Amino acid sequence: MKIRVKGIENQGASGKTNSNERSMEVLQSIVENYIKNSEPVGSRTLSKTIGFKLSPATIRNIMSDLAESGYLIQTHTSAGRVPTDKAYRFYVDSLSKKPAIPEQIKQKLSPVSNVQGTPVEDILSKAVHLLAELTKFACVVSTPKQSVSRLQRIELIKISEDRILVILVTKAGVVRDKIIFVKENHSQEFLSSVTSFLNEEFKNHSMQEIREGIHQSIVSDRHRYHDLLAHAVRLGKKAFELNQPGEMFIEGQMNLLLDSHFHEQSSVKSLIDAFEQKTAIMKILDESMKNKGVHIHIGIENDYEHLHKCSLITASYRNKQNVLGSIGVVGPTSMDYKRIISTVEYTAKMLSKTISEQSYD
Amino acid sequence: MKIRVKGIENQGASGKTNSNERSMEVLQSIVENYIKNSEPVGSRTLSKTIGFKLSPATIRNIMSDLAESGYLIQTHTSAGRVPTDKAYRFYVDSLSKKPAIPEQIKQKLSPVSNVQGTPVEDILSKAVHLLAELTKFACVVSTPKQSVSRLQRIELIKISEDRILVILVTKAGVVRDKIIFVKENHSQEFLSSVTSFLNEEFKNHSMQEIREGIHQSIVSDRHRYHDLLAHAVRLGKKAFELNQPGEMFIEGQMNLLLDSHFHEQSSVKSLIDAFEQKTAIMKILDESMKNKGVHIHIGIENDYEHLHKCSLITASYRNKQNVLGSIGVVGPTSMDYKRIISTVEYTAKMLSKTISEQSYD
DNA sequence: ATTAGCACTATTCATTAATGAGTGCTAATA
DNA sequence: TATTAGCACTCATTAATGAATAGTGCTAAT
Repeated sequence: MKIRVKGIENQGASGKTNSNERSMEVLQSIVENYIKNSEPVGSRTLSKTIGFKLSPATIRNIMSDLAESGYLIQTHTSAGRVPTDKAYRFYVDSLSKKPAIPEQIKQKLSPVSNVQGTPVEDILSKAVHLLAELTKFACVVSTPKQSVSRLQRIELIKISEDRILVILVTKAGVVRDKIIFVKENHSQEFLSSVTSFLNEEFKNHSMQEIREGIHQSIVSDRHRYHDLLAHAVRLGKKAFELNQPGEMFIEGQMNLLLDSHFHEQSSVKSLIDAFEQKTAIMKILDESMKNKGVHIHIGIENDYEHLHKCSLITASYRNKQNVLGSIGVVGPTSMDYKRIISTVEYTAKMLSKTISEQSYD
Repeated sequence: MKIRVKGIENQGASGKTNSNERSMEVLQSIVENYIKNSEPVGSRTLSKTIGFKLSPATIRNIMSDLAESGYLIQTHTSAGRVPTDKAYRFYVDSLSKKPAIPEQIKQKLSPVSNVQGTPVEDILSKAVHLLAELTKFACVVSTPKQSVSRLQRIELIKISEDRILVILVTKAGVVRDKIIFVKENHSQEFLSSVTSFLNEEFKNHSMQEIREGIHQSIVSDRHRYHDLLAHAVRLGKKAFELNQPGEMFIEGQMNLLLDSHFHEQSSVKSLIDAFEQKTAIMKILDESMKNKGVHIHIGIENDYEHLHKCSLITASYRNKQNVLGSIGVVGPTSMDYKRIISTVEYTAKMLSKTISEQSYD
């Protein structure tokens, strides 16, 4: 039995970095070919499209090795080879960092919004819509996490005997409202004093901090004997208890249907489930907020089983102060990573810019 | 050439109402059969499933007549017959009005929301989600039309030097916010007076009325020389100028894919377009608000071409005072009308009930 | 007016055979 | 020793064929 250099994996082990490099280039070619044509790629076709001169036979040998190392699979004996998720991962990792953004995309994205005072929700919805249009896949965006967003202003408005409307405006320009029910029939004057107190005390603090702060206030003696403050703190606690689970806008789900890769019944059903219980995708978006740059989740890498046949490309968006949320694309593992990655990156950038301009600091 | 009684269409012309009635029953049977099995129905099969005794041959004659009158078509010579939109229209119109709501559906819908203070948007979103789950089709709901909704309270909050946050609370419990930009740096006290003025003047009036009222105020002399009021009116005009185009929640688009009728590529593409530019569906929902009860739009009856292969079943929802919006189902023309109609009707009813309970009057 | 009978038509399904893209192995070659 | 040409083999795809099937329309009998 012959022993062949395995390329890629055992770099240096054999010292034949030349052959190794070639394997890598072949793999890249295969991936690109498959992304482009969505069809198993064979040795003959590849020997034509590949940059340097190699006979089909040689390529067959290389492909055989790559298959053994888990980068390629065959759907059946006499078919060409298809990249595995491992191959996509390799491909993505070896991508030269910055492909230029096509001018056409730049133009489309430039006016995410130039109207002053556009609600953040509208900006997000517009951005995710544009992204779906550009990528032709399903796109998602998470609304700003309210725990990190900092308070610009709070307002308490008496609506009826037992209902108070709480308005929270964050620095990012997000307005949240909530109606709370109270037993006491507070006067509007009283509510105004409470409002002033809460604004003075908590402006510029993050919701997280505020919630902790209020908790401490309740515990501490400082306010215990001051009636107004005691009330204020108690009302404030209720007001800041906005436990919204974090929303998400989805756009272009239907695009996935047109994609040849999802025409097989089975994976469509999976996707429906995935979008039905949004939690999995939401989790990935949240995760994406923790680090800078574009995040890439390829097929099997996703924790959630229904997403095993998808790749997600996400990037966070922010205002001047904080990371607010993230935006991303859900598509087949064989998506055109180069294009999608740069599009997502650029969209996130423009989104950040637009939101920053509308923020209060 | 024989001349046969055409049934249905030329009632009385031949005096043979007996044969006519039978034609109708046959047509009903065909429609029901097709709805159930999604397959062209032939004379033999029908003669078995039909209530009374008729030979296949007789049925063939009747079917032939029905086909000639445009109620049935054949996909090819030796195939059974398929109902046309005209047949569905006939079927729907002749439906006995009230099929009982299955207990199971009642149970699922009973808790659209029983939490006090749930935002209207959440209630709508929950309702449309439930409807999609029950019908297994795509469902839509329009948010309350703000022109007809009446003011519960308006609030102006100074956010920064040149920005004022406007909060509108309607009787239906909908909270709308908007940031307006102003040249003058108004003090918060000033804004408070304006707020009081606007609330006193306009509480309980519909947005429509308010906009007209404000317009008149500006024209009239009454306020011209009173500085505060002049300002108030001008600010109010801006504040009430919320020209939101009316939103719409969509749920369960993906359900349509699982439906056998939409598996033919062509109609899927149409639907994608239909949901992409929501205007057509929105228009139908708006239309549906004008009259009571369930509205049914079958296939070709829809103005919008992309909806020619769909039927829409819609019903309006309301609070105690006003019709607010409508909710509906988008599905194939061969949907189970009996079931869907009653489900939509019941959902709209429960939605109305829930929203009424949360309204301010 | 209804029905049985029959000729006719078109789809669907399974079988078969031809085609072709692709592989793996071996031996020749640079 | 790495590369390549050549060849046997595999398996999916395609087209062609024919039988089975579900249906119709017409005519004649009831």
